[in-house]
Amino acid sequence: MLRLSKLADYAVLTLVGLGRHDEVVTSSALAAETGVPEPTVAKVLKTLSADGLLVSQRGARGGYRLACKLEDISVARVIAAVDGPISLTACVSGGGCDNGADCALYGSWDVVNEAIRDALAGISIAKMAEMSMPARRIRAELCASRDNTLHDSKSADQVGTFGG
Amino acid sequence: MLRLSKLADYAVLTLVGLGRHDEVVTSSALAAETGVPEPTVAKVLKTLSADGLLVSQRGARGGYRLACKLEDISVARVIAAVDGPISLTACVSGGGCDNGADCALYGSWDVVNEAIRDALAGISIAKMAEMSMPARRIRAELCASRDNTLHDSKSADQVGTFGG
DNA sequence: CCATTATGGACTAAATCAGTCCGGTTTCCA
DNA sequence: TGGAAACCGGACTGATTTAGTCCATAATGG
Repeated sequence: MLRLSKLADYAVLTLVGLGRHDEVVTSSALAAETGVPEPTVAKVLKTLSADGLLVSQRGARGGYRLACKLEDISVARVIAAVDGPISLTACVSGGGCDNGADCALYGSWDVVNEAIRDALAGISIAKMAEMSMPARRIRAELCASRDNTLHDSKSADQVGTFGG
Repeated sequence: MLRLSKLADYAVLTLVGLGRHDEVVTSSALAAETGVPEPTVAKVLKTLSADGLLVSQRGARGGYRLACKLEDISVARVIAAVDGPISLTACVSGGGCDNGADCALYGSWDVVNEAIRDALAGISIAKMAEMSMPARRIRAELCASRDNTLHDSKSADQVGTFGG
């Protein structure tokens, strides 16, 4: 639970992908790079663009590019863009509470929501990318050093190099 | 998104309800108190009990009571109990990533997950209850007399009345 | 013009969740 | 000792949400 939508996952992936280019990139190119199906990438790109995270260029030779640096984009921002406001439950002060008049927790989730928003606002996409690549490398080296303790071919596939 | 399940909401509600009793309370009594349908409350109670948050007493005159004080129960704990591990996406280091070998974010969500877990671990159910009741009171009084300064002391602890 | 590319919306299938129900077991009490 | 009260565990169903796709349209460059 507290499960993130896949779209948000794709969004981060896409943003990182875009971060590797200086010029505009088409959605199909991005799809090829990330391995995510084209229509899905297109959808994510549209959403991100609508939110202002990307700048789009229509027409031939068009595409997308980042509106700002990855360091300046927080996870909170991305999640909010693709999945709407970060709010843990329907029972918040602003809206109506399904539990009705008996609800003893009116507004109490606000504290929680704020805490989460703070946590997410403090992590940039750049940071995420930074935390992931070395992790993969380290893991790959661990596997190498332990030599043949690796039996799972799928795992072997997973640590395969990806372009960078 | 990042939407909490209703079960978790009910769980907190139920825990706070239980916190008002010293002796064991039956699920039907709790249902009556909270206004949540009986089967649903029963389900939540069962889950919470299985997780060790509650102590159950079977048989006639049985019921549930808190296993520990509300101050010692974090939201993280409750959410994990009813909704499983707090993990933002399937793309975590431990499990398999759906994005496959192309995933450039292997393990990067772990940072995010940890941040969220930290945030949630720092908020107790007692705190939530505390933050909610005064809010309701203040709101009620604001409606009554808007220009009143009301630095009302926190009498949240002894708020026994609970109807709206 | 025409090929290319984003845009916006609608749509279907799949997954998940909320809520309910039932048969079983344990315990109390008369 | 028997019956009622209450928890236990799991299965089931309908509703909601999400994932993923597709199409018609508008804009741009050559």
